[in-house]
Amino acid sequence: PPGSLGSMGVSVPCGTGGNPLEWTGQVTVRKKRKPYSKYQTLELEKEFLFNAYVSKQKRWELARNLNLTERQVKIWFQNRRMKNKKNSQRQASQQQNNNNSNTN
Amino acid sequence: AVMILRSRFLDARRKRRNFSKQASEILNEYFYSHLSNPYPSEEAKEELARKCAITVSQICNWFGNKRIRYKKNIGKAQEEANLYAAKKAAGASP
DNA sequence: GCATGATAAATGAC
DNA sequence: GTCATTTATCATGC
Repeated sequence: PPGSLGSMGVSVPCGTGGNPLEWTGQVTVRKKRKPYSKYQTLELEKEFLFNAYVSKQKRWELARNLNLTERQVKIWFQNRRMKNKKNSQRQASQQQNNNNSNTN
Repeated sequence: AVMILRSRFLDARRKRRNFSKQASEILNEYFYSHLSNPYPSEEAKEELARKCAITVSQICNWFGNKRIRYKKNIGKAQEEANLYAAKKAAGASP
């Protein structure tokens, strides 16, 4: 499903103007971050191995079995894909460094 | 047999190193000289990363941590802000 | 013992 | 959907 990705460009949330220290103001009331249990993370990781994109049906099942909301499951997969991408880029950079140091 | 105890290896938190004194100096100078909008552009991030000899991701981590921790210390001592403000003034008007 | 860098949930822009 | 963030938490340095 991730096929179409043209020129990216995402701006920051709350790009306020030049007012001094306006960025320090709280934008919204946000839910406190709550780390998931070992079991919850493990089950999510197992499903992520099969497919990085979870269907609505599977998302509903995971939410029910892990006592999470569907929104939490959705966001977990989004963050997990970003983590995957970041790790891939890190490995690619390291590979590049190895090649350069060998040829030089 | 998944994520086989990632708490042992493959976690950069395990091998965290403090940045060099020069890098911290560069980052703090930028932060306090852009205090009204401490959100460096992608280009600025890459230049900072080059000058500090660290990755762009580490630049993002540093500014993220710096912003939230600065916000939490507003109203408290915050002598670090005065330090870099004075340094900036000294360089601007000789 | 906190300071600090990196990661894990959660939000918002687009 | 991606992705730059905010925030709490983690793991380490000293």
